[in-house]
Amino acid sequence: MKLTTRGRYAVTAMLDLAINGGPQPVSLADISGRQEISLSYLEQLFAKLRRKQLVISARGPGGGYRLARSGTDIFVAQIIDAVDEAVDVTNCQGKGNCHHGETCLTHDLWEDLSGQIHDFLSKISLGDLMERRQRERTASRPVEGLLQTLSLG
Amino acid sequence: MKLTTRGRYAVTAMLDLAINGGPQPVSLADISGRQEISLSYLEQLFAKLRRKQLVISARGPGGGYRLARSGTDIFVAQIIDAVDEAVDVTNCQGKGNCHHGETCLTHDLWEDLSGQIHDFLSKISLGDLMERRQRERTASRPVEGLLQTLSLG
DNA sequence: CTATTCTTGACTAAAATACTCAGGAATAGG
DNA sequence: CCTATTCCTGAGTATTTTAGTCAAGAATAG
Repeated sequence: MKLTTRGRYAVTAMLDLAINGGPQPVSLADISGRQEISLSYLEQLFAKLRRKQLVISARGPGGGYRLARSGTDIFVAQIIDAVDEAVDVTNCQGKGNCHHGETCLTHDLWEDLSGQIHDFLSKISLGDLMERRQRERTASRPVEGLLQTLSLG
Repeated sequence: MKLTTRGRYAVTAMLDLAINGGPQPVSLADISGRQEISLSYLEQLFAKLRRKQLVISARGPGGGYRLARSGTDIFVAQIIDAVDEAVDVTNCQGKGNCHHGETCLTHDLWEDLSGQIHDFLSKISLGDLMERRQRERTASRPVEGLLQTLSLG
């Protein structure tokens, strides 16, 4: 699991889709305008999101993309995984032929660590993010107690 | 909070220091040999770790680095923060002058998200990692139930 | 005094990122 | 059928980041 700006772009675009889309598709041009992400870059991201079955495309006028399923069933980790292909975290490709043994250990360690982060992000859905946004808007308290309902327990 | 290979290098090196060091310092050359990280790259990383008061240096023969405090008081998040300076996650530098309002919202969102990850990594110390490693060794069960004592609750 | 080790800064090669460009395919609406 | 719209694909590119080199210097143990 990597955590880069590309993943942020993808989550942002997907959230835009969840908010501004419904049964009818949203064009990438619209998302590009609202979120200020270049159209061509979005095209690349959505090609990956489509291959991973997170969105469904519709060509032609009035076409665009819509979520492949309910926002409550699409999780942040899935989005990031779709656009940021996993890093190979081991030097020895799991063959265990590291020089001193010590090396492989730290690799395992890091793998576990990023696994934990992955689990964490696997629990946050687009639906959660929308819900939170809604609460924030109605309460109009910008930065307070955010994501509290998402905290682990 | 970013999650890159550089952070992994730093955590690995610090764990090596925690394991192989004690009162007496460990030279970067030693760490370089064990962990197969280039000496010059380690020098760059440790310059940052030292500035952030995570390690203490000693020059001259027999010199090297040692942890600035107990491993139970040094947390993974601190190490990563030290070497991976934070990304500026907002386009508008918090001025709130984004075009449509929507934009800033997703930025806040991402900030919160990475904040949650940060909190998570703030709970894992070098001591925890060493302890886990110890358990793993004595039990000699490579990949099972790792980090369970570190899981959130 | 000397070998060792940290310390610093400038530099560089390679990779990843963010983005552009050009063309093509599907399709809704006329 | 025609056309504008939109997805779709692949190739290419500028910028940034990463990982690493190189060289000179400062401190210090023995």
